[in-house]
Amino acid sequence: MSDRSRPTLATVAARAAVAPSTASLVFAGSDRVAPATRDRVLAAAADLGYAGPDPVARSLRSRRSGVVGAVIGDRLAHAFSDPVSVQLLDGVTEVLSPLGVGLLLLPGDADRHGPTLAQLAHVPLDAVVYATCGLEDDPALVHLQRRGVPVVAVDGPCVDDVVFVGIPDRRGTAELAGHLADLGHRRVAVVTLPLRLDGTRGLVGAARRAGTHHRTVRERTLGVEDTFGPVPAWETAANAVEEGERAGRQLLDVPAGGRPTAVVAQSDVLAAGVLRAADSLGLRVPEDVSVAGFDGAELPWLPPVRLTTVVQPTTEKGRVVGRAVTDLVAGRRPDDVVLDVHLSVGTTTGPPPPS
Amino acid sequence: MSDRSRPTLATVAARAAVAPSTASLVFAGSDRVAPATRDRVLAAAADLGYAGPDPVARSLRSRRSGVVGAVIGDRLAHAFSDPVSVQLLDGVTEVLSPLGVGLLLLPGDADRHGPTLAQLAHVPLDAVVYATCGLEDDPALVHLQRRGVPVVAVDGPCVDDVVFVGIPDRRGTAELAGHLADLGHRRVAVVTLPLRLDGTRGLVGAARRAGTHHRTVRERTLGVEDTFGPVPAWETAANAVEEGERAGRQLLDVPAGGRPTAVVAQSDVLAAGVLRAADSLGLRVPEDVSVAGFDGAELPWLPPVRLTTVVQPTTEKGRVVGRAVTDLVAGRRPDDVVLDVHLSVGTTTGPPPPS
DNA sequence: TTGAAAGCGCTACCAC
DNA sequence: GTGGTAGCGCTTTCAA
Repeated sequence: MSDRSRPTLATVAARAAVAPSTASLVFAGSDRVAPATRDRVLAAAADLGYAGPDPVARSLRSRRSGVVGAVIGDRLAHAFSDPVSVQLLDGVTEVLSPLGVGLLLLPGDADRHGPTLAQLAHVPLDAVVYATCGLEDDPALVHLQRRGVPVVAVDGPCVDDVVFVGIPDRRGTAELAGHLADLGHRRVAVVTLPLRLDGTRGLVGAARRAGTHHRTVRERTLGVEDTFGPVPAWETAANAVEEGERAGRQLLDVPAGGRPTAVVAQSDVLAAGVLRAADSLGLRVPEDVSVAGFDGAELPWLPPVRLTTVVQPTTEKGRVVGRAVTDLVAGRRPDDVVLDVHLSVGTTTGPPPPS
Repeated sequence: MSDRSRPTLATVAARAAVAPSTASLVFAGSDRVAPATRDRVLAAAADLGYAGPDPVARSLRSRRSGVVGAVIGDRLAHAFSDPVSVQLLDGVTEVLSPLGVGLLLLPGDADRHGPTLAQLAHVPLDAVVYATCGLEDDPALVHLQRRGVPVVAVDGPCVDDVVFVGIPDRRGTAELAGHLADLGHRRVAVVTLPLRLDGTRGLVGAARRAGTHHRTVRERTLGVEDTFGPVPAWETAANAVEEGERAGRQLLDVPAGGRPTAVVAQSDVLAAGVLRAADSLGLRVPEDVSVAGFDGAELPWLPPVRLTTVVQPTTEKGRVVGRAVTDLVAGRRPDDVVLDVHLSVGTTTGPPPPS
């Protein structure tokens, strides 16, 4: 196969006997080109096997690369075991793909949570979405702002010049807490998402709590405390079923007198783990203990149980993010958006056991 | 904030009183620059808030964008509900991220399976990975080859000038079939992955079978038939738990005499669905029916059951793909790779029930 | 409706 | 070690 250098717009233009600028108009889909000329150019392109203008060269002029970064604060295998992250990105791509804009994954790794500068610096980016894990002191964020790359943050971090898209975490959790209180619960425990990404697990003390990196965790804890006052919070090292199970076992494997009558997990995935823990300890849900989650994730392997949870419109959130990105790239500055949530009562919460 | 146009290399060079080429060397990390000069340039950059060379401009010269596309033959929410896809990409990013190369998601949508040309044409790509769903007649593939973008295909499609990374699907399944035969099974049914992405479900007839798009499905079916001869195959519309459950119910909800004594699902996710179906029909596994899968996916919600399955090194496969991409981008042409698989006997297979 | 020319910001090459 | 210079392939005025 002859590996001659690929044809360029200039080659095509020459062959069609038009100026490069005219050929450019043809590929831009301009309607101010005579149909005959257009066909001639297209024919020349076909002859030469020209696949259209080089995206890189085009980007250099147009100042737009068609690439939007998605910061994933962990290894993919971790982050995407959470259906919520996936649904979010699904919503984002649903909006951006038809516009010819692609999502570039910027995962962290086991140690560094968030992309390294090496990952960011060499890649063309029209905008960046902090999809999970918005840290408020991320060095990558500084780099992006300096480069003038607009940023959308999902559920945080809340920083100047970053568009925020989120939900009323606190109000949602408060609603859930109210439901539990109405049922008669008084002894409630919380299983939290990671307060910061350092692999810590266990009961959250005041010092640890003060160092909470994630807005989401903070708000979802406060929502419970708005009703119940200070409650024990057990931190997990990751948003994963195993972690929830581990936490659940710690909280539930105690004599009935000291055991919480309800466990509020800060995600459905964690709640699924707590359900497993209850099961393995021989505790019935909700007769012996109530369990609730957050997200309204579709976990196809969870039925026949229906988890009581706070439903957030995750895919729609992704679409909103997609639209915000579109605006940003077009030079508009979109408003922050706070979407709504609602309580969904399932089969995993009920009155506390008689004491 | 003064929104003056951002500084360029030229600006920085001027301020440091060096030539642009010298400044360029500094940012390239060259060691043939006098330390003093280097510091001067860096200082100038810091003063001006220069975030480093523009990736797009750099790409135009270096003919490298740092972006590798990942073709996902479905919506993200679908494709990534399969942990195998995620693990694969995880392996890919593990290799590429440290090199400053990012993965760009190129999902399809409900109708079009695979990215549209609009998605491909505007985005800079150093290479593309067909991560799932390699169709052999994909128009996008033609576009890429014309553009000179090298392609790596995972488990297919097998096409000229495309590097193939896969596993011995047929041999792996044959080994599994052998295990079942040894246990005494004679009546076996297969639950297949989609033969093509058109939403079809049900028993696979000869015509349908002839139109199989996916190498994987073909091979994994043949592997079973190598031992058992023609067996009933039930096609699912997607690789999802619900689909497996649906298929399982169809195959198992018959009188014991006509019921298969073993069901081989072509993925662990499907097998999990079959297990659910058996459970809901009151069938014990493996006493009443044996169930096996494929992949060796870690499904954290599956225990305490351990699925009998064919384990493939998914993350390693991703790493191999990452290395192949690295080679390709560097102008080398890597060899095709076929990784190994092995049978893992769990608790879901046993002797058939006495007839 | 088409063409000419000027860069986008950078790096590769060659000279010093 | 450093500087000059010529493009990478395209789009975008502006003029014809």
